[in-house]
Amino acid sequence: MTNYDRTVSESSLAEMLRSRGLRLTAQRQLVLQAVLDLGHATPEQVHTAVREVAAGVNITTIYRTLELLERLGLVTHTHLSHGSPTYHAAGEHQHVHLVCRNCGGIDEIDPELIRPFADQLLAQRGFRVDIGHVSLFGVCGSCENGDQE
Amino acid sequence: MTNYDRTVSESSLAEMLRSRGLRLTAQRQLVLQAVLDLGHATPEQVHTAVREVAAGVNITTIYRTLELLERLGLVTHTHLSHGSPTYHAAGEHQHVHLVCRNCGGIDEIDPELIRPFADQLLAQRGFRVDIGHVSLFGVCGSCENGDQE
DNA sequence: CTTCGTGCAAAGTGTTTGCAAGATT
DNA sequence: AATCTTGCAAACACTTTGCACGAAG
Repeated sequence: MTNYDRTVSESSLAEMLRSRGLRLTAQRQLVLQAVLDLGHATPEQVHTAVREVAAGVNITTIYRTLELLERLGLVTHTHLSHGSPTYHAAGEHQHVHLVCRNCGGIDEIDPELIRPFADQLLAQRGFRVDIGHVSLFGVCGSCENGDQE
Repeated sequence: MTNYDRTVSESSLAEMLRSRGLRLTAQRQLVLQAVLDLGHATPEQVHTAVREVAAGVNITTIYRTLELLERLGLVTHTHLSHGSPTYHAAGEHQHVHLVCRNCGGIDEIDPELIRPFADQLLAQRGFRVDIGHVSLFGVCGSCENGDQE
């Protein structure tokens, strides 16, 4: 999320691609950077962001690249409410998403908060929760107090 | 989930429709019953189930009816992984979904298990989790132990 | 008989695929 | 030069909309 992280991920990209005989292209760098910059973004939002820098990039490339970046372990996606999935940088800063059904806002919380519950699930049901993929729906604080937008 | 519940919901349907000047139709009864029977189902699965009884029902009607039943508070939907949402009966037996990323299986747990965590979120972040809408992704017990399918 | 609901067809989203032209190594 | 990537267009899957006919109250 900081410049430092971005540099780390950008260089990982070059290495990960090379080590698999894949190629480093401007599009791939731009898509990764867009995901890092946006924090949470749908393929379409990534597309828009990338286009601001390189107008000709096709949405197809966005989809293919997001899929690739996910295989490389650089990004992950979650399914927030309806419609398109949203992508975000993977690894370091895992987080649980809090999605407000009213205003559509997305908040994040430290995954450690859900750890006790996750551990309980593992112990009781043998189910290992993927904490980086959790999205909880509900109503955020602002909307809860008549700040209805 | 039992016959008793079904009866309750079926009669609720008639009342809720009447009280709003809407009409009770065979399609609406069939869709509701399918959701109750199936437990978790995508619009397409509901369609298939309904067709077994009434062949001519159109998928459009399934969509419209599911939306209606949701407005009436009789069913809810969740977004499990990618693709179509899945619907299930609302109210009484709320539950949290455990979705296995490996085998695709859906398990349910008592929402009380997540209550402490939900309460914590409300206290700390003012976010009120909609427990009936929670889906957690991960790996289920069977898949966790080499029962890889 | 009035108003609501359904089926059908068509239009909309969002996503994937096939293929030739273009870029990277 | 070899092969991976991209853009484009078309195909897809899922969902929504418009409208006339049919059904419920």
